[in-house]
Amino acid sequence: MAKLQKSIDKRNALVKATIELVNNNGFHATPMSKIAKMANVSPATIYLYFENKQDLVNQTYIEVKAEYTKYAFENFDTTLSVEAGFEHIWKRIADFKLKECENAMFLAQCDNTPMIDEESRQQGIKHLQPLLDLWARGKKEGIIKPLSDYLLYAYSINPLSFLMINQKRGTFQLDKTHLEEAYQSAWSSIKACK
Amino acid sequence: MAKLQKSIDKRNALVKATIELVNNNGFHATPMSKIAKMANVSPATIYLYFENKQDLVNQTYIEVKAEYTKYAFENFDTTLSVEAGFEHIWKRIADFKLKECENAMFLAQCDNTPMIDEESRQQGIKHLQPLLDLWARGKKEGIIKPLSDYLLYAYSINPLSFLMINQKRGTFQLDKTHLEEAYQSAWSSIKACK
DNA sequence: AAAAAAAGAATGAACGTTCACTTTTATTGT
DNA sequence: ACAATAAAAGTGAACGTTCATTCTTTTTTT
Repeated sequence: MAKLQKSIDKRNALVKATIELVNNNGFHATPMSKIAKMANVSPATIYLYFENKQDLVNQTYIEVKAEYTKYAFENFDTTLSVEAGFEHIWKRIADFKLKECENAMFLAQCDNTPMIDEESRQQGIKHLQPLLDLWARGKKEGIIKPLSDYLLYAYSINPLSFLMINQKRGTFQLDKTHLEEAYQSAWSSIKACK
Repeated sequence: MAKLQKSIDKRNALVKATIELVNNNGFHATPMSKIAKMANVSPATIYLYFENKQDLVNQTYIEVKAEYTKYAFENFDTTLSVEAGFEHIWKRIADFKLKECENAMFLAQCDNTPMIDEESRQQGIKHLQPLLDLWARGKKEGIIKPLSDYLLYAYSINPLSFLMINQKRGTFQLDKTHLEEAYQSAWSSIKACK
């Protein structure tokens, strides 16, 4: 029997509150007291689950990133063609960013600031391997431009973050049509020219 | 004669210190005292130039953004073809992000977090008009995909931010070759297909 | 000499964290 | 089965620190 006495619910509530508050106010403007209040918990209780504030956001980051990549690669079939495989992953990622908007926003903020320890950031990248493998195959088959993975990511995946941020700000509405257009742009930018 | 007694040098030093410290530690971890120290100024002096900390970063953001767009559109010739005009602007922007790395990093951080007042953010966007005009012309001529400006920006300009951040982190080296490749990807993603 | 600019020390508020204590849950002895 | 007891989880108030900002004094400029 698992010796997990501390309520997983409380932990989850703390992580959830952290995401929401950091999204809306940024790390520097979300005091532990507010996180505790939103999670219906005493400030002191946070320290039963996390070492300190930094540890709280680090762990939150790693967890959300894991969810993200798990979602991205679910049902991914390595026997698919490179193009079909990429479309599948891309659309899963887009899906995640739309459905789990709060989580995705949190990741975007973490990835663009010195909020997170470098170590935790490294940890978060690890699970992206299936996509890198697909790209390697695509390059070998001459279907994908022979670019560094950073370039491929910058042009095919990362733009979604920009769109999502503007979606959240209300300056842009990412509907079905836009999504298909975005996918076409993403694919255009990385597919090899004939 | 201008009634500008307060030293412009001090103000500049404060802005510069703000950029450097916020880049390396984030807004929440850069106290006014450190900004003052780096600018060789008393903490109290900051308040002769800026209302408060928020005003300091807001003004810094607006100034840097203005520099950025000024640089981007310098020598821009509206009689150029859409493709040539876009290449010119794109390369000026890339140039800025490489040469004025600190400034560009600061903008990226501001644009991806709730660090800056919404009002100041709006202020910053205003000067991007020449690029939007060029795109409008490109769409009319059938040279550029008929996408929303947000999509065009997401796929052609914004990827540079991602690359720059990774450059700063040391995980990626953006040299001459990469730059040309990046430009090709940018153009591929927004040019209309024949 | 007056006024502006700058400095450093001072202040009060806010924050992360800890402490002393209570409540809840699990274990033991009968 | 059930008190009695021990251990774990949880709490609210308090602590020490840090920070943004202001106050008082000194320096510089006109």
